[in-house]
Amino acid sequence: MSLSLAPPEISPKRRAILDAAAELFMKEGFGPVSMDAVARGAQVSKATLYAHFTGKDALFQEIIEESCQKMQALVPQALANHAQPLEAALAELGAHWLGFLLRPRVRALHRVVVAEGARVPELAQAFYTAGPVTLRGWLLDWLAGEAARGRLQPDAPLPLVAEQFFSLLRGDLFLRATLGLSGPIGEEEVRTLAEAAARAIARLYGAPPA
Amino acid sequence: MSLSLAPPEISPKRRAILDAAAELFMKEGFGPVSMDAVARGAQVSKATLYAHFTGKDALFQEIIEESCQKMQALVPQALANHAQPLEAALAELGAHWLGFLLRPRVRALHRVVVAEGARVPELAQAFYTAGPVTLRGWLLDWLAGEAARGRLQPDAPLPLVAEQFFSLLRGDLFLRATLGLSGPIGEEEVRTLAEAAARAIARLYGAPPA
DNA sequence: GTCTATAAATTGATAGAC
DNA sequence: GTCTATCAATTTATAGAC
Repeated sequence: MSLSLAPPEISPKRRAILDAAAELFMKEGFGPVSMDAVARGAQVSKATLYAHFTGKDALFQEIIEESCQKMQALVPQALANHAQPLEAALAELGAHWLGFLLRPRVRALHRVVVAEGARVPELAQAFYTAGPVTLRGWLLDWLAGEAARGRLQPDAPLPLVAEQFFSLLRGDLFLRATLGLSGPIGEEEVRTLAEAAARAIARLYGAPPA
Repeated sequence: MSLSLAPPEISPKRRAILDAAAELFMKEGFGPVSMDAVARGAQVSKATLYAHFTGKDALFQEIIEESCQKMQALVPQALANHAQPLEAALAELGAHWLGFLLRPRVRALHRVVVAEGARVPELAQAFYTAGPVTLRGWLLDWLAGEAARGRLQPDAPLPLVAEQFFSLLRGDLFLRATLGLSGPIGEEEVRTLAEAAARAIARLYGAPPA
């Protein structure tokens, strides 16, 4: 009697289809990928493909939803290090999250959702909720804790502070990465950007040094 | 003997094709648009279409490049209002630019470039140069003027200041709009966001009130 | 350059046997 | 569920006449 949250009983063929399709969609986008290619990649016949999914759209939607779930699971929730000063803690947290956001897989997911979001709005909504909304929620909780502890004395609403931190964190690098213009991203580049964002937030809203 | 910079002598049919294709690509993305649909929209035969463009990709590329040029022309360069205090000037400038960035056409252009950028890198590069790089360059010049005038005393490199202002300006709204999740965007929403960004930059790097 | 008509390939999707 | 074989529609692209 397992209470496991892992999705139970998923057929191997279905799993192979989902994996192969995910790889193709992330790599080439939605349009250029044919059902033939998916079947070939999953080493499955097209009939089997259509036995599991009603069509290309349904397959795509399940891929995105599954990826969103994985995305949420990938970001460790508990990163609060209250031993550090506010700025250092923000910088560490920010570097970790930014590093995640810049992963090629996450950028690829973002790209295909942006591309097909206009056609399938509920898909864009699912991505936005699983991604930015969730992250901002966690940050908001953490900031509220810092404020309660007196290390943050914002004269602006906490949601605005959280949004500004994320905006600063993304910076220009996020834009470039989404466009596919950034090569491999160095860890120090990420850390530098996160530190700049943390410094700005700390100076804007941090408690004055006693 | 005109020295006009306007592109000279473009055939009416070619113009019609470019306009019809631009509208279709912005509305539906690259993949779903067929050459048949373009020909129909431009009220031109497919043979004519292929007489002007070697294929769908070439047509698309010319559309994007032309749109990038229009984009640059659309943003007035001279907005510097030195009569206002730094924060007010930044807010006004920011509201104007953000309003431009959030235009449905500009978001649509961004979307298709993101979608096809991985397939055609020079396209993403052209967009990035015509858009973010150009805007940041203008802001940098303006900030340098403010610094020379003593109204800005940044303890960070000016390029970082410019990047942070743009990041704050985009905020979450830009992300939502790119995903197609924002409905019609109110002018006051834009102004509020721009004011918050301007306030942050002014407090971080502005000269202390004498 | 421009058209009508069509070629040639690929697509998403299914029928029927096992 | 799974396969082989195939359909019907659509796609990009071109021949040939004007």
